[in-house]
Amino acid sequence: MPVSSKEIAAQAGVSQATVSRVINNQPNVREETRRRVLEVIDELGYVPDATARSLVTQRTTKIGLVVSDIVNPFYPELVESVEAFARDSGYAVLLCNTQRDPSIDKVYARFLIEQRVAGVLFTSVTPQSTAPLQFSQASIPVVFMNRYLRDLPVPSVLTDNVGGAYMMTEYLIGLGHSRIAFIRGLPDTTTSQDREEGYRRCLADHGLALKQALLEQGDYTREAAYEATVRLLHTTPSPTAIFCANDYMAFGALDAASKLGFRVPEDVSIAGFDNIELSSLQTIGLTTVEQPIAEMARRAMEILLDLIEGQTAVHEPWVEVYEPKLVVRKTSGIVASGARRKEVQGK
Amino acid sequence: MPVSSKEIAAQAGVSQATVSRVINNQPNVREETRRRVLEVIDELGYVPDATARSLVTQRTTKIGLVVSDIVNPFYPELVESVEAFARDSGYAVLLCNTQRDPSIDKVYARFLIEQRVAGVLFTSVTPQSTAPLQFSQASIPVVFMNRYLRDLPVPSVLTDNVGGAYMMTEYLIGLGHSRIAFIRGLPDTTTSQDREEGYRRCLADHGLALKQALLEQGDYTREAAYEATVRLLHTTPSPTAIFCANDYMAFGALDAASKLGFRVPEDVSIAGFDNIELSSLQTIGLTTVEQPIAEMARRAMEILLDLIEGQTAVHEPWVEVYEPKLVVRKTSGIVASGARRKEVQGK
DNA sequence: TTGAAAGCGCTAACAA
DNA sequence: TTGTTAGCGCTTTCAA
Repeated sequence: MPVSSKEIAAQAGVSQATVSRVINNQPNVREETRRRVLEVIDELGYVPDATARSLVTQRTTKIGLVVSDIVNPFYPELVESVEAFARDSGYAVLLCNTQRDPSIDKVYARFLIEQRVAGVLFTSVTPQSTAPLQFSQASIPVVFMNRYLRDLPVPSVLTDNVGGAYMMTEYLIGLGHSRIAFIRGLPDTTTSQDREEGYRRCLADHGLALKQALLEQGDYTREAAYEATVRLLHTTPSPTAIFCANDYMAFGALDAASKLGFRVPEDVSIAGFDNIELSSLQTIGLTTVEQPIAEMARRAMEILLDLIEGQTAVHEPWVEVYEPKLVVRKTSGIVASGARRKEVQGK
Repeated sequence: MPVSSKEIAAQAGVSQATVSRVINNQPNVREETRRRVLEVIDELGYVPDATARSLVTQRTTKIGLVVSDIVNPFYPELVESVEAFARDSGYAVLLCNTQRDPSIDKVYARFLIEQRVAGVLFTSVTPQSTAPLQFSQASIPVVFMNRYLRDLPVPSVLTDNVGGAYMMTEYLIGLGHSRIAFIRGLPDTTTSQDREEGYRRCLADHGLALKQALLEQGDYTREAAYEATVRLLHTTPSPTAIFCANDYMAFGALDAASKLGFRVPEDVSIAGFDNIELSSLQTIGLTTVEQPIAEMARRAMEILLDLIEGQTAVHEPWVEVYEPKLVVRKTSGIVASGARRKEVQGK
């Protein structure tokens, strides 16, 4: 049972109000009194109860951070940045990992509202999610980052996903690829949709037909991309390049290519999106589209704190877009002139 | 401003106590009354305030999870497991990422105590940390996992780090290696110390001298291991095998070897510890020592919840040790008979 | 500069 | 089965 401010007051021979003034660094406390109170606080190891404080002030110093899959290395980078900013601003982070399951999403929304969090940062919102609505009903500020909801006026921090994917596709076409596959992320996510859009638009602009057989469904996980890549590399003619909607899936694609005996990039080029830290490993060397993850996370938190502290009632513009950047490494190359190894082996 | 139970009571024509009974699913409420109350709750979108509840019940449903570096892929795996278990048990997780900085540790300890968390799971405790003491003063249950503090009677969930490192070292010796380097993790961490101990003991048991030049200091990060590996590979004679205190550092070692033109495993074998998920990638294929991360995390949470819910006053035994397992992949091999490439190039 | 008193939203006796 | 009452630990008027 921890000591309370009442006991501190008694010990120091002052009122609770004075103790409160001292711990909140308010003026109008005699220096001698302040000293005595601090002494007793130190002696008894008193730590104020945030719970009780919140009840009266009607504000908390917790924010919710909702991510869809903490094991996908994209998220830890983002979490680190959010966390550091939150900590520096005096907020703690309640981490909510939905594991890509909308029902868990609902559980967490309820939980965060019960906790009366000061605000929520959604990094992986889906249209099925009712959470953003629940928060706005509870008048808890919400910011989206990474993904967003079309037509929902929630401040969002994004990358130009269409542009980034276009850039990558154009680069691959420039290398001579014409059979470029695309592995989607979770359907219904704007990141997947927008990146696919960039891919499609670029193919069209270059007079290349979109082949349904080269469009595979993934879910942002390595495993799904592994399976999708196996399917793709078994089609005839198989793609000479595979563009994955995120880096983590590209890792799975690399794995599959390697398992099936395809050399990268000689037999097949593989590209991702995000430029997570591990993509730069020499042994991986993934060609990808970079988004400034840490910077975007920081900015999203900044907006959220503005909203919380009432600097801004309505944040205009709703959407802040960061520019993606093409990062070429060793998983991409020109189309080989000869037949692919697989075909050579097969016949 | 959210609605309160008082308003629900007024609307439903009952007392606040009855509303409380309904939301806590207590018996002794007439079915008809319960229905009416639930109706009003639904209508007004009432969500109880956990802050107020905690104040009177004197217990919260938040636990603190302290990790040292969320970007190290070891931690997300652990976090996922802890989180899932916590959620299923009705607890939310306050994530505290100390970024390997003891001063941040202190900030978080204070914060978690203010929040009156129900318990704390430390995954990366260091002897400098005063946090565990602070929590025990505040009578908040604490469990260690991964690392522990010697002679501090705190329940700890660990791998047999000495044994695991011994196993790996013996395996490398069996391949014919005699110049085996070891890259330490952060000094003062039991994981680093115990793994080094296993390495030393095995060398001694096999009559191999410990060479100081082959002992490098790391800090569990890729970057530090990269630098350490560069130094190691520049010594003469350079090691034929490098054993890193964790997988994440092994990634850095692989990078350095590759940059310096050393082939793995022909010129130098590289091994890690943890068997994080990414180590199994075909392009990495790291030889390592596996610890059952998710299982250990689950167990640690289980112990913590036992402690919180008072099932167990004192948890005996203090330490639960899991068995590590040798995982051989492609970064390790027999010592090449000829000179290493580097030497060939050099002369 | 300080203290007394009220009250944040809830739960838990106890009484009815 | 339900309501009344007190109080969790703090902050915040208001008065002294």
